[in-house]
Amino acid sequence: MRQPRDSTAIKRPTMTDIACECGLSRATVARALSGKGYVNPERKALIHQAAARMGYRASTIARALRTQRTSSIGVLIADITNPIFPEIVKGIDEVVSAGDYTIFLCNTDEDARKQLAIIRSLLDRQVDGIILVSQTVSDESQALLKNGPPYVLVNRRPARHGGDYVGPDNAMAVRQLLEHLYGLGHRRIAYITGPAQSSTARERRDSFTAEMARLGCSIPPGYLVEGNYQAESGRRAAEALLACTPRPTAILAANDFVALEVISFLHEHGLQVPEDMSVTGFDDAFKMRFSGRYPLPAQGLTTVDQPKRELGRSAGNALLARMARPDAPVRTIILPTTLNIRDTTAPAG
Amino acid sequence: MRQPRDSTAIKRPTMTDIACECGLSRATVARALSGKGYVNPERKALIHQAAARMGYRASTIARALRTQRTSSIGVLIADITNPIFPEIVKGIDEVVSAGDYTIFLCNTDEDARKQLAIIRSLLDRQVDGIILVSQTVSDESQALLKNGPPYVLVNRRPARHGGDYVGPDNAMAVRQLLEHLYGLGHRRIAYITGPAQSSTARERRDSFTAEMARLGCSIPPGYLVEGNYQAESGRRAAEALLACTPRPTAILAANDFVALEVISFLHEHGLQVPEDMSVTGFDDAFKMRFSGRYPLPAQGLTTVDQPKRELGRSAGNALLARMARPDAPVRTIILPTTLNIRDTTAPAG
DNA sequence: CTGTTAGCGCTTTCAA
DNA sequence: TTGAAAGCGCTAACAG
Repeated sequence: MRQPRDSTAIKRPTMTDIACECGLSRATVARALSGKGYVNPERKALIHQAAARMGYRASTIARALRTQRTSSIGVLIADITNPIFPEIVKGIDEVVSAGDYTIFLCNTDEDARKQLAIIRSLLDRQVDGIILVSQTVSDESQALLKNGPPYVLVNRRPARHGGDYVGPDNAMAVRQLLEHLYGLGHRRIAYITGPAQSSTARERRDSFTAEMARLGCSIPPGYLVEGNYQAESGRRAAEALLACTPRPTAILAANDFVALEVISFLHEHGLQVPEDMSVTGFDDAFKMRFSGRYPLPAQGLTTVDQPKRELGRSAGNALLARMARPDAPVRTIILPTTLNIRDTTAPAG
Repeated sequence: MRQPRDSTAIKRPTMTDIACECGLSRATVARALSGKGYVNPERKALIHQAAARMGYRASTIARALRTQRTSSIGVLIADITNPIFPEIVKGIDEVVSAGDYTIFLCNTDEDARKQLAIIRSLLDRQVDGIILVSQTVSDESQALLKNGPPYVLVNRRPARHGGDYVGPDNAMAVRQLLEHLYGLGHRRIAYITGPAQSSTARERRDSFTAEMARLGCSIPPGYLVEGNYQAESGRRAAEALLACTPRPTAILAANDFVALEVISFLHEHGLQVPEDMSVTGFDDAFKMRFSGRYPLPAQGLTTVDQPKRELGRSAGNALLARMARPDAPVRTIILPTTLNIRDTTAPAG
């Protein structure tokens, strides 16, 4: 039995306050409020009333210190400003906040140092789990993660990653795009890849060469150009591709940003899309809440849609599952993509 | 002087572990590590070495319990999926993470119950401050907030709000739009408002009527139609506006989503934009990383840009300032908007 | 300059 | 069925 120190300050009431109020011990209050352990029904009611009346709410901090569980998770994201990420985050949020977890959201800006600092800070805060969205996990980060709470990777994953992973079916995506173009008669198809350090980019690139081979199309030198997912890299790539002979009749861009910049470049150089060149994107980043077309009705980008929201939900669920049973078998979840044929692809001239 | 309980488990080392390792008291370790208080330089070095070697990191939780400060802030957002919000969040993140705060990001989905639950949970976690982005603050939420940590409002604010606020200059935005249209010869201008519960929407609406009066334009009945910021409301509003006689020659939409849906509707009904009707948006939601135009080069929406990133930064700074000096004078920060003239406005026919 | 002590608010044995 | 007591890991006042 303890006395609260001062009664004048208007601070959050603690268990001690309630205990005093009811003339009971803190232990009894704890039992009554948590519902576990025996406590006289009348007193229990009394305690609940007092708690409600005084507006008592348990301190998450104190509980966390005691139980070593914080009911919080960390989410690492490259850049919240890139429209595909908020969708994923939303999916994660939907499932984890239903499980009463709160999210620490952190931007890494594709910066390994920041990534490391953020993981440290998350561990210092003792998050119960971590989700890394499209992160290239550095060795240092990896090392930290190993001794930390469960984590799941979304989109990207290191070469031989043994843990939980959720990602889109990149091979399927590339196949959908290529079959569409092949069906339109395209044979000279170029590909602007993502950065080599992105596993997703590598997977797509490999799928591209494999699928082209399967379709019996050769890939002339210069048709594979490396970009970095930034719009600006599309401009350089497009320039290089226009210089190729023979010139490609279709260009697959690493993502929608790059695709749009390619289209801009082509326009500036007197080429019409899709008449003179077919161009496709990746992600369906701009769709947002619109169903069929892009913001402006004029023209829509042919692209392949990743199930972004679902990626987030799956990741959230995978993490919850892992936190519940740390030694359950590893899960790898690959979700199907869907092709959206719009206005930037046409039969090969 | 204390003994650590068990030494086999590979857990995070605590101060006690370091103290034992160095044969010193925890207090000394604490002083050495925190840098405050005197401690023998040699021992200090020793302690730092041990800490580094053992990979010691202070527990944020324990510190928070002791100091009652968590170095975390809560950010409430309506829907992270709406492209204007990530920009704001990014701005907040930039400044607060530089100040070593971590962000709890929470979606409220414009739902008052969720808003309340989230604020409760944030208070339970003892965040040091809260930023509410575009929230209609319910009375219950308001009451909670009053006894909580400092908070700042962004975009929306309740009728008579006495606290810190950061928002765009809505009057300026409307003026820019109207002067542009007026200059093009438009006189019959309609306005699709945002929902009445949004203070931002109300401010814009009031500015609209005021400005129209100033320009000497009357607002025929039916020219002011209430929407709710959702694309779909643009459809209904457009339908209503087409039925007006005389028909307006220009439509101001509450935001870009609504504007696009209006344009879609007009197209479907055989009207060309901007030839037959000028349409403007609000927010420049789609700009993202592109400078001049919308995703596709075909056509860009004439709209007024809110300084989203800057709104976030200002809010972050205002919160930091408030946390540092809780009784500094209240700050109201209004940031200028900029008009982006693109392809959906033209001289009145 | 260093150690002892108390305590943040909660959970959880262990006795009574 | 209840209370006493210990302790999560840290900070800070105080004594030495």
